[in-house]
This record gives sequence, C-alpha cells and structure tokens, in this order.
Amino acid sequence: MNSLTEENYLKALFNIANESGEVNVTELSKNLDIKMPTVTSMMKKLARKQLVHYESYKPLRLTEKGKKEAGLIIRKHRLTEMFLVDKMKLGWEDVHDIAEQIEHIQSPVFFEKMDELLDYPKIDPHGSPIPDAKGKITWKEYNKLSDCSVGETVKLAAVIKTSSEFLKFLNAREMRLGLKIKIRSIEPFDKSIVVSYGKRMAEVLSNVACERLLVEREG
Amino acid sequence: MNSLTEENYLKALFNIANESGEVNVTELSKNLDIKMPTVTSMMKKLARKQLVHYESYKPLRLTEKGKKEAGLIIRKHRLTEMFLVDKMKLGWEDVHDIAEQIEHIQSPVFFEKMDELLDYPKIDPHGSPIPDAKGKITWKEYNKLSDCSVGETVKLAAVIKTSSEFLKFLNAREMRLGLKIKIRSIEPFDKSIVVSYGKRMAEVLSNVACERLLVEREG
DNA sequence: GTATAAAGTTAGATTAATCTAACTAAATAT
DNA sequence: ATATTTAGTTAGATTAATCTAACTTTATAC
Repeated sequence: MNSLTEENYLKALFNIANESGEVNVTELSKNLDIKMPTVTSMMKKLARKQLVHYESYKPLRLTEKGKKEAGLIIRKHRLTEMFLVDKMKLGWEDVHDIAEQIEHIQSPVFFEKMDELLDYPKIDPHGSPIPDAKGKITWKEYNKLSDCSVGETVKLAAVIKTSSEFLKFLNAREMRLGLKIKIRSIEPFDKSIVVSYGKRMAEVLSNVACERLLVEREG
Repeated sequence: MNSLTEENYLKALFNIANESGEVNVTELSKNLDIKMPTVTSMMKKLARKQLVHYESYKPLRLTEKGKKEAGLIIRKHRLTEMFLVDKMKLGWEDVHDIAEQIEHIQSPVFFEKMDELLDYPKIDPHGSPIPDAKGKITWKEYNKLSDCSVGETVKLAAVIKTSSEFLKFLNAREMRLGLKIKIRSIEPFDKSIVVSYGKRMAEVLSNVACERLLVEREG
C-alpha cells in the first residue's frame, strides 16, 4: 500500500507526463510545491517500490505498475468529481479540492457504488476521460478552439487547465460541455475570436481562453 | 487546524467519555491501539492547543473547545454514514470504515450539501444522534432491550457497540430501526429473551445482543 | 500500613517526509 | 572550448508520530 504522499507523487507524475511527455525533477518539484532534494529522495523510494524508473540526471518515468496505480487514483478523483456534480449538485468549479481529498479513500466498494450510481461514466465534469478499473486511460482526439477556423461550428467537449477562476469565467458566459459554438471571426492581432452560441450572438474569447477549450467538429 | 492524528484522538476522547464518563490513558491507548507513552505526549500537545485538560496522573477531559471540535468530527462521520446508507445504498454494516476516512475531509460545503440532501437528519443509520453544526450532541433517553419486561412492546431506536458482525447478525434476523418488538419471555438462567416481530413469532436473543439494542416504549 | 500490582511518565530511538546548504553534472552561451 | 547558468544530488537537520525500556506514582491486597 502507498502512503497518501506517495499517491500524490504518482498522480503528479502521471498528470505532468500526460501534458508534456517526460517529467523532470524541477517540474515535479514545482507542481507539488516540494523542494527538489525531497523529490529526489522520494523518486529513489518509488524506484525501490518499482513504481518509477529512476536514474540520476535522467528524466523520470513511471513504470507500468506506477502508471496503473496513478491511473487508479485519477480514476477515483474523476469519478468523485462526476459524483459531486451529478449527484450532489456542486458546481464544476467547486469539486476539484474535494476530489483531491476523496481520491485517497481506501474502499473499493465505495467507488464501485459511485460508478454504478453514475451509470459508468466515461468522462468527468470537465470532459477529461475517467481511467478504467485497470487504471488505463484513453483520450479522444479533440481540437483546441484556438485552432479552429472562421465559419466552423463545433461542440465543446472538454476544458483543460481548469482553475476555479476559469470555470467561473465559463459559468458567467453560460458555457458548458456539449455547447454548440459557431466561430464568427478571428482577430489577427491577438488571436482573440468572436463566437456565437445559444442566445449569445457575439461573445469575444481571448486566445488564452480558447487554448483551454477542446472541441469536436460537427460530423 | 488539527492533524488527522489529532482528530482521531479528539474523537476517541469524545466517544469514550460518552460511554464511561471519564477517560484514562490506558483506555484511550487501548481504544486507539497506540502505546501509552505516545498517548501521554499527545495529551500534552492537545493541552497546549487548549483542547484537553491535562494533569499528570489525573483522568483526561476535553475542554469545551475540544468537545466542540470532536463533536464536529463526529457530526461529519454520522452525516457521512447516513449519506452512504440513504443515498448510496450501502448496508449499515459497511459504512463505518468509509465514514472513518471521510470524516477528515476538509470542506464545509461538502458536508452542508450532504446535510441538505438528507434533509437535515437527526440520527445516523444506527440511531446515534448527529451533533448539530456547533458540535453539540443530544442523546434521547432510551432503554436497553435487556432492561425491558415480559409483555412490553417496544420500538427499536438505536444500536450501540455496532461491529460489522453484530449488524450482520441483525440483518440475518431482519431487524432494523423502527421495528416493533414484543417481549414474550425472559430466561432467568442467562437472561436471553424470546421476542416476536414482523412475521417472526419466537426469535431468541442473547443478553449480549439485547444490551446493544436501545428501544423506546410505545406511547 | 507496607508490599505488590497497575497505571502513568520520562528518556531516548526510529521512521516518514520535509527542509537548507553545499556540491556536482549537464546544458547553454559566447 | 571554456565559462556560466540551470538542473540535480548529497549530506545533514527538523518535525510529527510512533516505539521500547526504565522509572515513578497511585491503587489494591493482605
């Protein structure tokens, strides 16, 4: 069994790797807000437990075992987020910190029950995929809204780098998953775009915002 | 803010005090399965934090502050148990260990939402009172089934010293809170009793079992 | 009312997770 | 190609929570 601390390292390794491929000590250290020497010593410990491949001065990589365990923690996190939003009626901007705690609960039956009550969801409230019961994760291929062209109509499929502030920003604009968005124009200067959706005819979105919105083309 | 460890000491102090009044180091040590010297040093720490009145060789007592904080943890525990049984359809014999973990979650909104979804319950699935939002607890006056007389009809109001085994024992006999029970006879030798309820006309219950069943007289 | 037993404390060691300070290796820049 | 910067490691200290062994205080038993 892994400690809560070890679980947090595994999860961070998994999440960072998913974004930027390899993981180095500096990055992990910043992500966890833990000093580098502490990270180094924890990597040696996780290497002893066969969870991480560790060689001095080399990038960090999870072993298959490590990936599986990390995937299972993320599964618990995302199932919990879905439960909090769907069954407990909390806002998608409020669930991260709670799920961060509940993901460490040791009780297979508790999470199986959640899964069942939610009817085996495939994504969390922000559109991120929920790893399966073996810890395996599969991302669908989405496009960033910032990479779409004028005239396209797309469906909001996921939101990434989801800070609470960003999610409140989306709330204020009535944007939620599944929303159909038409791209009206793109400003060449700063790549901000004008979109229309629902009752809103001309909403301006900065490039920073659009890079965090993943969409599916209508097909 | 108290650590998870500190919370466990506070809760144990509160629970033991509720049963047997005063608390001594030996008892607390056994209850938590932690050696006495460790308990002593934690008591000094909690005394520094104004949560416990501590004097060498004297019984342990929670301060008002300590009682309140312990009450709030127990509130979270019992709300959680109710939520797990009522909303998540887990058995009353399965919820203790999960609630033991969830009670440490730091998130007022999470527990407020639970409370709301449960419509502000006053008791947990075993009939124990849920402390109010200030940590204050009020026990109703119940009788042990073992103290009732032949011919009485009583209603099962609470179950105490609830091990998973005992709750399964009750499940096997279709006994649940609210059940009306008529006392048919009492065996003088071992104080076992014969009761009838529902479709069961003559169920034998040992004194050990009856001491854990709290009932209300029909009024 | 002293002897013994039980309960509680003190002292000092251990483990997990963290830190700072000092050092070394690798990458980068002129 | 060497100097400098950045990244990573080693060594040693710190804190919280635990332990064992030895000691002291309180309770109990004859």
